[in-house]
Amino acid sequence: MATIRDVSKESGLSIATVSRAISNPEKVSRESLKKVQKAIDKLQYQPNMLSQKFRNKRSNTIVILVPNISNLFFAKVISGIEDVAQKNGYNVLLGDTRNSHQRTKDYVNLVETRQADGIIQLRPHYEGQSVLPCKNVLAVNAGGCEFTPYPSVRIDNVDAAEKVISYLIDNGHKRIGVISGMRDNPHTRDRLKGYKQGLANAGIAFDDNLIAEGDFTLWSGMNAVQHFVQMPDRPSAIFCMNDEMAIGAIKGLKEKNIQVPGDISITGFDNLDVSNYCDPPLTTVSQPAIDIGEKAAELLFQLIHGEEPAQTEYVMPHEFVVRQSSGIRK
Amino acid sequence: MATIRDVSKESGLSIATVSRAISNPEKVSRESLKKVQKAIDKLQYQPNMLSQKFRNKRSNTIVILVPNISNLFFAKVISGIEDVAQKNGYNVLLGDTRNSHQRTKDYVNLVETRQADGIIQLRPHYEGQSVLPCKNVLAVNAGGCEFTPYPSVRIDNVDAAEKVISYLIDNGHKRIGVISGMRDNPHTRDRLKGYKQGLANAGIAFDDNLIAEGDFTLWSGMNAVQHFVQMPDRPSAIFCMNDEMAIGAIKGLKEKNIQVPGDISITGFDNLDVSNYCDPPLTTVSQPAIDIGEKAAELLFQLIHGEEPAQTEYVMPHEFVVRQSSGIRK
DNA sequence: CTGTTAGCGCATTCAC
DNA sequence: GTGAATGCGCTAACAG
Repeated sequence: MATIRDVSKESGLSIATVSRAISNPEKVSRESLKKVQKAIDKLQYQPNMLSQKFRNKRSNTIVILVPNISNLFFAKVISGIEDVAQKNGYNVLLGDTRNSHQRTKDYVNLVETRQADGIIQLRPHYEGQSVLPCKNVLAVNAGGCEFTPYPSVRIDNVDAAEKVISYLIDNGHKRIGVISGMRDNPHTRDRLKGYKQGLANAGIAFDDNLIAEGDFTLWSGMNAVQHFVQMPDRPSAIFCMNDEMAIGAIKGLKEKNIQVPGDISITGFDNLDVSNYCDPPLTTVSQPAIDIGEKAAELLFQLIHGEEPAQTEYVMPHEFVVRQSSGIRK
Repeated sequence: MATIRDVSKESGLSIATVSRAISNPEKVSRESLKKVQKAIDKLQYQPNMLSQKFRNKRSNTIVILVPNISNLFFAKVISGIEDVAQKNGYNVLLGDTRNSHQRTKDYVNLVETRQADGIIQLRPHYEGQSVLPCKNVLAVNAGGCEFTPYPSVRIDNVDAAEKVISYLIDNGHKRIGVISGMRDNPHTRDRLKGYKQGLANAGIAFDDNLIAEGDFTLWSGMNAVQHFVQMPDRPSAIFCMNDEMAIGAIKGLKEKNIQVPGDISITGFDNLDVSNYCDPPLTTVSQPAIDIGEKAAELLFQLIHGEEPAQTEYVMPHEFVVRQSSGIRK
C-alpha cells in the first residue's frame, strides 16, 4: 500500500508538502496541489488513518454502551447518536454490555487507552455500582434517570408516570396495578415515584400488593400480569413500565379472556413503532428517542472539544399518547 | 498520561523490557516482571492502543454494515457478531447505512484506510450496484441471498418460502397473496422464487395481481393489504415477506373486520420475539439470527488471520413455525 | 534475559 | 511556499 512517502517521491515534492496538501490545501500553491493530486490518483494513495490517529492523539471514535441492542428504544437513540457522530466525522463503536459489569469496564477502558475519545451510556446510573463517572473518561448518559452524577440527557420519568396515573384516575380508575422493571432499576424507581405521586394527588393510598415485578421483556409482562388475574379484587388498570411488558400483559390477559380495555386498561411506556400495531394499540408515553441521542452526542462532542456545555442535564419533553388500550372504568 | 517511557524510568528497566513484560511476560524474569508491575501500578499506566495499533498495523476492529439498526432481526445478528468479536479481542464498529450508497462507501473506506480489518455486510448483495466485494477489503455477507459474490452466511430463502407455500396449499389454500419487499430487493427475489416453486409444485398458475409490494415496515404491511381487501376474489392466505409487514397486515385486516385466520391466513418471516405476542401469534419462518452472526464473524476472522476457510458459503438451517395466524381454508 | 537501535506514517516545527 | 528534521509510543530486530 502506498504511503505518503511514495506520493512524495512520485510528485517530486517533500513529505511535508504532501501532508499539507491533504490537510491544509490553502497553504500550498496550486501547482503543487495538482502534482500531489496526480500522484495520489496514480498511486491510489489512501492515508493510513491509524497513523494519523496516533499522531493526532485522537481516535475520532466514540463508544455507545447499550445494555441490550435488541431493544427498539435503544436502537432509536443509537440512530440519533450516529447521525451527529457522522456529521462530526466520528465513528461509533457499539458496546453491547448485556448488563455485564466486566464488559462495561472493558469498553470504558477503550477510552482510557485512547481507542475512543468519549462514551455515551444508555443504561441508567445505578448508585454505588457504576463504572461511570470515571476520571479521564468523557461520558454522557442518555435516556437515564434523576440524580445522574455526570452529564445527561433524559426525560422526566417521574412526571411522565404521574401523568399516566392522573389520566387513569381521571378515567375512574382507583385500583391501579403496576408491572415494574427490576426493583433496583433507576427507571423503576423514578416511574414508581411518579406513580405514587399520582396516587397521592388523588388521595389514594399506596398498596404494595399492586406492584408486580418484571424485567422489561415481553415474556415478563405476560408472566407478571398473572399476579393480578388471580386477585379477588383485581385492579381496573395496569401501568406497565415499558411497551414490551404492556404487550406481554395484553397477551396474558387475552389468554384468560379478560378484555382490554373493557375489563382492564393497560398503559405502556416508550411508544415503540409496534405499539401502534398491536391489538389494541397502546396508550403510552412517547420518549423523543432520536432527539435524546442527538442531544447526548452533541453534548459529548462539546466535552471532547473542551467546551463548557451550557447545561449538564438536559430534560427533554415527552408526550402522552392515548390509544385504545385504556378506557373509562366501567 | 504515563507512557511506557515513564514506566521504564520508574522501574529502572529499559523500554524494551517493559514492552516485553506486558506483551510477552514469559520472556522476562520474575524479578523484572515485579518491578514493571509495581511501576505500572504506581503510575497507573495504560498502554496507548492508538500507538500499538499503528505499530502493529492492525486495528482490531471490524465494521458491521446494517441498513437499519431499528430492525430486530439485524439486532440479533449483531449480537452474535459482537460475541465472537469480543472473544477474538476485536471491537465492533457499527455502520448504520440507512441504505445510503455514500455512507456505505464511507464505511468500506474505513477498511481501506486501516481503521478496520474487515467488514460484515448485513444488506443482501444487489447485483451491479454494490460497493462490495472490493479488493483489499475483507468482507463477509450475513443473512443475505443466493449468488452473493463474496463469502456469505445465510439461510435458503427459496426453500423456506417454498415450504411456507406448500404448507398453505396443504391446508386448502389456492389463491395465495404475497406482501413482498421492494421488487429489486434480493430477499424479495429469492422468496418470490420459492413462492412460485411452491405454486408450481401444486400445479397452480402464478398470478402477478396477487403480489402487493411493501418495504418491510409495519406501515407498508398495513398499507399493502388493502390491495387484497378490495379484491372481488380475495386470496384466502397472504404470505408476508417479513414479520413486521405481517403484523401490519393483520392490523389492516382487523380494521376491515376481516378475521385472521378465519377469513384470511397470514404468515410472516424472521420470527421476531414480538411475533409470538401479537394477536394472533404469527406462523413464520425462524432464521437462526444469532448463529448467522456468529458464523459470519468466525468466517471473517479466518480471512483476517489469512486462513483459507473450508467453505465460502454457509447455508444455515431454518425452521418453519406454525402458530395461530394461519389455518385451514374454510 | 536485557538494552540499544531503528522505524512504523504522519504532522509539525523551524529554517530557508 | 517549501523542505529537512524531529518525534508521537510502541514493537521488533539485533547484539550482548
